[in-house]
Amino acid sequence: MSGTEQPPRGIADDGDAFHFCSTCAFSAACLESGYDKSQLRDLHVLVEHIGPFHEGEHIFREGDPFTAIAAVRSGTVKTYVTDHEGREHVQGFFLPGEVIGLNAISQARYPSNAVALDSAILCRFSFPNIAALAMRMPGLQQQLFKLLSLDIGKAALLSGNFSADERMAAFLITLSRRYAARGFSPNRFVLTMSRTDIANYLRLAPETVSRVFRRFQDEGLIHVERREIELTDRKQLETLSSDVLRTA
Amino acid sequence: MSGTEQPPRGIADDGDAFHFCSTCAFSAACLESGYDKSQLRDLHVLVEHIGPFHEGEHIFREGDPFTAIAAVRSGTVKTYVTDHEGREHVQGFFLPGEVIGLNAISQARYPSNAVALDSAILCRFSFPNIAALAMRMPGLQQQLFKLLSLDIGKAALLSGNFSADERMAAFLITLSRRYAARGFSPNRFVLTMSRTDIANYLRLAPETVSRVFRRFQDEGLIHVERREIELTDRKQLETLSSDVLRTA
DNA sequence: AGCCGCGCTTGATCCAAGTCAAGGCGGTCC
DNA sequence: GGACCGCCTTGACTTGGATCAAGCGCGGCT
Repeated sequence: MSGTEQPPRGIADDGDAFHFCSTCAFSAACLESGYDKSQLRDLHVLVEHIGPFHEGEHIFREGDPFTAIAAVRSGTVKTYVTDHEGREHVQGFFLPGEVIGLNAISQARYPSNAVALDSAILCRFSFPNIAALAMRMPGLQQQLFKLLSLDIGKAALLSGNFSADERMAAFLITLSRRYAARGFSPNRFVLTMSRTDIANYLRLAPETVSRVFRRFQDEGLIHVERREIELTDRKQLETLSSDVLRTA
Repeated sequence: MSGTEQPPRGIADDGDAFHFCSTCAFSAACLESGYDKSQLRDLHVLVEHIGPFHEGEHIFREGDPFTAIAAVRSGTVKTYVTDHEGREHVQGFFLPGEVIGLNAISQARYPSNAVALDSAILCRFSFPNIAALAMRMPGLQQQLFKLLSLDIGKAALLSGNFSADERMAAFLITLSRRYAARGFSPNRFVLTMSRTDIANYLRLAPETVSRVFRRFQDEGLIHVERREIELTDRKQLETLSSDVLRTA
């Protein structure tokens, strides 16, 4: 990770790795596996808190050698690639609790860039170490398989043949669910990404994003003001997105 | 898997699981891990050859409980979902050596349908068993992580914002590379799927697929006749697809 | 052989979303 | 405070690909 400009912070400032890492996707898996003192010591070596990265700062870049996956602890991270005409293709937005870098395993290099959209703190897990640990903790291995499998499904979502309205509704509903899962309000939240980012994620022009927002608002589905959004007709949005989200 | 109408065949008709399973993606991983007699016995329990499925026959259906992943041994498998307007969304085509079912792990159900496009034989791996075995064979665990990670990348490919030409070129080039990797001719092969399947995979109308084929042929990039295709200007196709395939 | 039917091709028209162009609205920095 | 700058919105026009509508041709079946 090229984020090494920022010295790691907060490591071992607490006796319990799980306590100060409550947002990490692995905590539950480790806990339910049952762990002994020696395993706990492994986790201290394993987990490194990095950041804060501030807006626009990169966590890793395309082509960097893959060493670690990372769970977002706070803030938002965007992953993207740029094609040789300079068009940016946004691959995903990652909220607290979500894990980046899983698609780097197969090539041992990060296939995309990861950048902070706001002030972001992450938990970094050395992949060789966590894989080794998974050899001894079935629950952790299972959790890793699940996370990887989940990402396959996520990527498949937006590859379907859907209209701008369907994709936008699906985008809002998944954001809502993901915030809700972390204890935030499902119906009022802040869009931490620009319209252009949303457009590049949904394969739309920024103008189209703007127009869909406006139409959704005129139809009473949402209320947007700058980057604050409220979902005012969740049912309708769910309906619109049902084909896109079939699985979720 | 609902393919249990077909009795498993070919199991244990040979003393060496790797020998009669040479197309399976796991053989190499197992071999390089080094294995002893007891592990070999596990593999006999683990691997089940199923099929042949004939054209149109389903290997599993959406919602079936997830029990196993499967490597295609011969033939072609298509995975797809159907939305509530009856539109079919093709998620992927799987050639010999490729593994289906990986996206089912996270929900413990298959999220899509898998159907044979021609006569197909598969190797079925009980997932609980192979995961358990992976706990003892680091190379196998690594191979599973790689396969999963690879699929994340694959799914991301076609989710980008690309033209019909770019997507078609990318489709042909990846098919070519995958056949080449299995020792088949990279420049002449048979499209085992219908134009409609290709269209549903590339998010195009069947008419558009037909027209792009024609234009590519007129421009000397390919020669198509029914389902036989020859890539006559690989360089040009590679160029067209370079943005789509950036990673591969 | 001759008929049928499906998958494919081809042409004509349409439309959703993209592109181009012109402001507006904050926020920031002098 | 005012001018600049980036992000967003809005409107007018264009376009790539979808849709609609015939035909075509091979393969299977009687």
